[in-house]
Amino acid sequence: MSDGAGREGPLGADFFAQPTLEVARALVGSRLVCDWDGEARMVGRVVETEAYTQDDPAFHGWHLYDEERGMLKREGRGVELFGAPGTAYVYLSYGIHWLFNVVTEPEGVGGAVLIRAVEPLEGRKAMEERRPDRGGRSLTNGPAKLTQALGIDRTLHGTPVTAPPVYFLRGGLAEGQAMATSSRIGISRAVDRRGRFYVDGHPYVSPAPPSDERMAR
DNA sequence: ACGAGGATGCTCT
DNA sequence: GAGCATCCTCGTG
Repeated sequence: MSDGAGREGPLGADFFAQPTLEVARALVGSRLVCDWDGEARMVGRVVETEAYTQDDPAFHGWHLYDEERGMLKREGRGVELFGAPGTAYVYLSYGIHWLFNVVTEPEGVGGAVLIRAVEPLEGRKAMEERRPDRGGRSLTNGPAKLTQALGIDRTLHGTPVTAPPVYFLRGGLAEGQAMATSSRIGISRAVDRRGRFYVDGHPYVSPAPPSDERMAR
């Protein structure tokens, strides 16, 4: 993909402008860096993502999108999902939990990737301070757990995640690791759509419901 | 181990 | 008032 011939740097807007499913797949194995001012740098390996596209009833911007005309039909919650690729879309779930998405597709096309789980690589102590008494894998093995551990909340919403304080570094699967896909978790619409990507068998992947169908690849 | 239920804030799909 | 892209605690085995 396109990040400039193997150069080590944050994934840029051109990366996130790609089709949502490709971004969701390519983000698995990447490193999420949170470098808040004056705090220890935290890095997590992304081990699970989910893709949401504009033609998807489970997508937060679905009701804003006119499929016949291929364009926005009104304003409302989620318009940011049709905005600049590489922008954070953070929202409160169940009134309690912050969930972190990155806007995908070119400007004008709706899409987002939900970051569902990371494996702590650096700054574990700083994460544990935000989640006391939540050691082991439960530190970051869920979409709201990782936002709490990394300190992601509404203040990140609408800001670019292609440069500090929050950005992604390219990465891939380690030796012996395999990518898997499944239907998505925790939604009630379009439940059969296959948009979840994760590292098969990884301990920091979120606990899957019993009916989870997987399709390794 | 697994299931049920509560917490809590925002949008209306 | 219902419905959420969730997590935690407390029951039961």
